[in-house]
Amino acid sequence: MGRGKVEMKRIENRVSRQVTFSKRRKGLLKKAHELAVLCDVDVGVVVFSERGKLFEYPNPPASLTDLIRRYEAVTNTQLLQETHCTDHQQQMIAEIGRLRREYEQLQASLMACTGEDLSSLTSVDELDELEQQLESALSKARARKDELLTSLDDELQLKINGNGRHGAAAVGVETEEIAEPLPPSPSFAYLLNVKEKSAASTMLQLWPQADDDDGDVGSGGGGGGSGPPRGLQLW
Amino acid sequence: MGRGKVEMKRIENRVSRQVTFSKRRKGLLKKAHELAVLCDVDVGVVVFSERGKLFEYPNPPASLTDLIRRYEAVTNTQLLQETHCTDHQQQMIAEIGRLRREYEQLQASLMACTGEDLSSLTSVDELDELEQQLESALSKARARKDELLTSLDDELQLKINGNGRHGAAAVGVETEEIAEPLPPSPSFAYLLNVKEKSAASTMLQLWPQADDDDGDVGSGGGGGGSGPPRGLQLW
DNA sequence: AACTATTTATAAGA
DNA sequence: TTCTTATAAATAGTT
Repeated sequence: MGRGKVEMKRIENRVSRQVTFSKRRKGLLKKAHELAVLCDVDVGVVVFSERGKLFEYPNPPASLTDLIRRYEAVTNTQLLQETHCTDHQQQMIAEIGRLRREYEQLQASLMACTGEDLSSLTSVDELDELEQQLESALSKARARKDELLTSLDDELQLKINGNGRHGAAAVGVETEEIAEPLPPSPSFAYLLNVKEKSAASTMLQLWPQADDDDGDVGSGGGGGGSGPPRGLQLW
Repeated sequence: MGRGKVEMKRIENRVSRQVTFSKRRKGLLKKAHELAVLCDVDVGVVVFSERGKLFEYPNPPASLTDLIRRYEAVTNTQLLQETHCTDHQQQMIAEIGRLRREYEQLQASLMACTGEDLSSLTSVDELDELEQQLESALSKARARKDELLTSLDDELQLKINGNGRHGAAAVGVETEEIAEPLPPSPSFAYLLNVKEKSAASTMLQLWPQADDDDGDVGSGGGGGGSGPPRGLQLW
């Protein structure tokens, strides 16, 4: 990035090298900071100049030390080399190992649950189990969403149409916890510009499924009369 | 550098954050390498992802350890042999604490993903996000299941009916990873006594959803005729 | 994962 | 060093 391409090899001119070092070091530390902030992760950078001067991120380096310890813990660089560990230390090492194993196991579950990595499931039965679990979770999530939406609907209906549907259903739902995944009655959620993909597993969806969110759809959609029936629900 | 300026704060959208992390991490490590080569200096970078995965420069990390020692020497953070043991203990205590925190966080994610505890989700949008995630996971799980089932089907069909469907679909699926959640073709899974609830999110389900599993459904039509519909609604 | 419109970083010059 | 400017690179949003 500059007036010309630069070859990826040591800059021979001492002055240029020094200037480039100064500029790029600054750039690197800035990038490190941006990565840490934007992505909410831990980043550590150390740079030793030719003359041995130290530059680092984070600065002040309070947590760089911690980061290094963490690095060492992760890579077992030291830790296990100690031959004169106390019992207590042995215990802690065991505890760390145990926690790591459990963490990884949990992570695998989550990966499966998320569908990110199904490689651990090889039999149809396992996949069936996962599928049922996901369906159950989906029902629960939808039930809870419907809980929220129903109350919003009721408020809205009071404003739009005083003699419309009764609020009975809403009250019924509200009194329960997430109890049964009852097929929720169609809601007016779309009037609120809320994404509503579907409400029950037995619902037939007649419009294409949107893949992403965000963005005010704003206009037209808010009009109460605009929406023709969009689905058929059998329950 | 991109289609728009970016605010220097944590990216809230999980997917964007992940993508940005991947891109910028790569960029940072590249910059570190360039600085090291062009200016002939020592550079070390460590990055811990949100899930605790370590990325580092240099890679392989042979000399990163040396660099850290050098850092410690300069800052005299450690290095006193007498306190070594204590430091290690502190290190381990810190690591155990960190692992416990991360474990709990992961556990919370899993609870939400499983629907066991939705109390942490209070807004419709959060629930929508979860719903989408679950739907996606379900599609993937079903796609994979179908992959397995299709091959079983083909074997079976060869035995039952030599001139039946061609194996084309099976071959097509097998060549891909879990690619797209294509609506799988109807399978003969029930002949194998395998539960088959549904196959794609766009499929209309005509029988009631069982809430628990286990037990061979086995017999007759695979439950096709069991529960009567409980309502019909157009909206 | 690939594609671009833009924003950033920076090489060279003053 | 610092500022300026032309240009190379990185990358945000999109597909």
